[in-house]
Amino acid sequence: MSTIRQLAQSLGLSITTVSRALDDYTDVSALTRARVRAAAEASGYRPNAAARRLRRGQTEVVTMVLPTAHGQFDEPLYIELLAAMGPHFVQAGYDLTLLAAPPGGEEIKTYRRIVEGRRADGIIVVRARRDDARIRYLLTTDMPFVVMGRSDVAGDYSWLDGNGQTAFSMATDYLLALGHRRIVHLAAPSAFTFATLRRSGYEAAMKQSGLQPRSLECAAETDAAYALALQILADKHRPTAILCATDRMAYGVFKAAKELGLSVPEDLSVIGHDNLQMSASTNPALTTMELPPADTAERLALMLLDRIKNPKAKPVHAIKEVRLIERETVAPPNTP
Amino acid sequence: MSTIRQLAQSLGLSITTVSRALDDYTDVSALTRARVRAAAEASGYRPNAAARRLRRGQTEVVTMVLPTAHGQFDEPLYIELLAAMGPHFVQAGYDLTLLAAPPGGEEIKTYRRIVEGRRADGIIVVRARRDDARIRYLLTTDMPFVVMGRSDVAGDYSWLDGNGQTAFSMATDYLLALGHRRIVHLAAPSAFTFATLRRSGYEAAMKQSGLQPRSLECAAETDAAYALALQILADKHRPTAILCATDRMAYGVFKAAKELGLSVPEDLSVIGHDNLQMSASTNPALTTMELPPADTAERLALMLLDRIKNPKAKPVHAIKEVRLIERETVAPPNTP
DNA sequence: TTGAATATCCAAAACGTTTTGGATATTCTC
DNA sequence: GAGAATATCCAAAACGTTTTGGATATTCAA
Repeated sequence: MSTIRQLAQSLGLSITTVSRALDDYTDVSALTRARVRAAAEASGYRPNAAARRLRRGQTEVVTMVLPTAHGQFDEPLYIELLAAMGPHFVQAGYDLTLLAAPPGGEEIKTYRRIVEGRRADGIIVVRARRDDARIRYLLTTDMPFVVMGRSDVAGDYSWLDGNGQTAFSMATDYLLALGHRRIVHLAAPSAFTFATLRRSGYEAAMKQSGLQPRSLECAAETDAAYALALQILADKHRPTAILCATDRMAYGVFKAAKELGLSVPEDLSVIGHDNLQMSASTNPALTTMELPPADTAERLALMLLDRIKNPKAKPVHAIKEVRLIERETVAPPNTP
Repeated sequence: MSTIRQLAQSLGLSITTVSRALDDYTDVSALTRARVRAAAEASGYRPNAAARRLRRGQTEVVTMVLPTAHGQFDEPLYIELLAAMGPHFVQAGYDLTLLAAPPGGEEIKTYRRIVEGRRADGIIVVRARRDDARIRYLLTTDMPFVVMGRSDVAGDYSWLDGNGQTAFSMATDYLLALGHRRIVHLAAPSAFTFATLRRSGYEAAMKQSGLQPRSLECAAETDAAYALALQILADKHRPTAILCATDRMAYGVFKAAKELGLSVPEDLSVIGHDNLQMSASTNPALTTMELPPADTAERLALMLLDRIKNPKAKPVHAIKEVRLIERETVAPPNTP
């Protein structure tokens, strides 16, 4: 509980000088700077964050808010992203904080709280929707933000996204080249932009080869995919390959296949997307796609830092290529 | 960008009255209270967080700091805990923020930053070590905190832990009852309290049955466990069951078994601990143990909130029983 | 009708910084 | 040696709240 006033008093200096010494102004002699530094270190002085924020008008905090469903963060992907971004922000002197959005449609309230209460200098919006209320709201404010993923919301803001469309085209081509014909796409809800893009990539590739695409939409989580896959795979005309919009959906397909006595990849090829940490350790190891995470995180962090520093600068958009990670869940089809 | 001053001016009231109206003092008439409320709502006014914190001397923030190794949070377990605690804190008016500790031994600096800069009202310490520098440090401050797990550090502080000792005794007995004799325990580094407790539970049960315990220590992560399991399982006298200190270690054992052509559970039984979300979807689904998460999170959140409100109250300690989740990775031994 | 109780409001202080706008002493330039 | 430049310091204002300690008007009790 030491304040700058006490520190100044103990040194026989004014608080102005102490403050400036600590902040490397040229204004204070090398000698006193050293004295101040030493005393601050010794007494464990650190500026009160609230006071500094109030005076400076900035919080040194950036926030990412994650939707929690049934008490869990349902997107490990974004947790991994968060962790990867962390170091870039601490290096720039920012705390990266994560906020759990209360369940229900209350998400926007959390955003208001941050913006109106000036609780952060910048926000990372994840899991963009085609019509995204959060983006619409943020555009009406002066809060800097970047979004991971694309949205149909009009207006100029910075975003970064993977090229899901060509990624899913290529993944489809990959399966086609192995001889698959009955390829089903398990799509995520079309409210999410990424879902639409991935789906259209798949469908374009199918049509290109003169095949009828078959996209089935379900919630982007393991259980929903499991239930749906159970139905699809029970059919005698079941697909020989399932292209899943996300890894978590692929896990559900695994479970369904196993329950029906089908083995992967002999009876069924599976491809996911995200390359969650877990996907390397599933049995069999999941063939999937990913945005190189280290690079993505750095890019996103830098984009936000730039928005904060130069709010007037033109927002930037980036589309990164997705890479295919070949593991063990793809093989040529068994039945001709 | 609306301040209380502007709001007061637009209403022809003093800022005192506006502040008190918003805070439900009996001091202000029902009529003006309503007027103030309406105007605040309409203009989107919300108290500036920094100013409020400065004046009130509290931050309305609680923090959990997670170690990041190679840009990832290496403990999904604590992420799940965090998510489960979230709602309890928002309900009490607190932001729950997560801080990534910079890699290296700099963890303690992150704690100093929080404490000395008054960046939080309370801290959740996870992954307790037997000799835990963070706990030792926090005890020298007046920062309220609770720890998840136990520590040998002397002093009185609140903690909550699972009963790892009896849990691992029981798991061992379970394997013994099925006929297993060559049971190996993959222990986490003994610097962690939980590792020691689980190990001693296992060893006690083995000795009780007149068997020689065999505990092998390795890093509590998939890759390390994989490498170690590869060695153990290559032996002709390989174990028929491996009891892992954590689920993530169990995943490594899966991988090693698969690589050696051993099938689980026919050739090898595996048990983990933590019941990570993923463990329900592995193939085969992992038999594991868990602390009921919803209950644990609530308990921990309440413990911290209580420390914050009544710093003078006596700290509390809780040991919760662990429950075994039987899934598909345990069977009687194949070789007699 | 008067003094006390109550209801309703407000001015000013305080929280701990950072920054503005000098003040003073020292050194330099000629 | 005088004026200008430079080096070093500081008092006071400001950031936007909440809270303290009244002030004023109204109602109540007798």
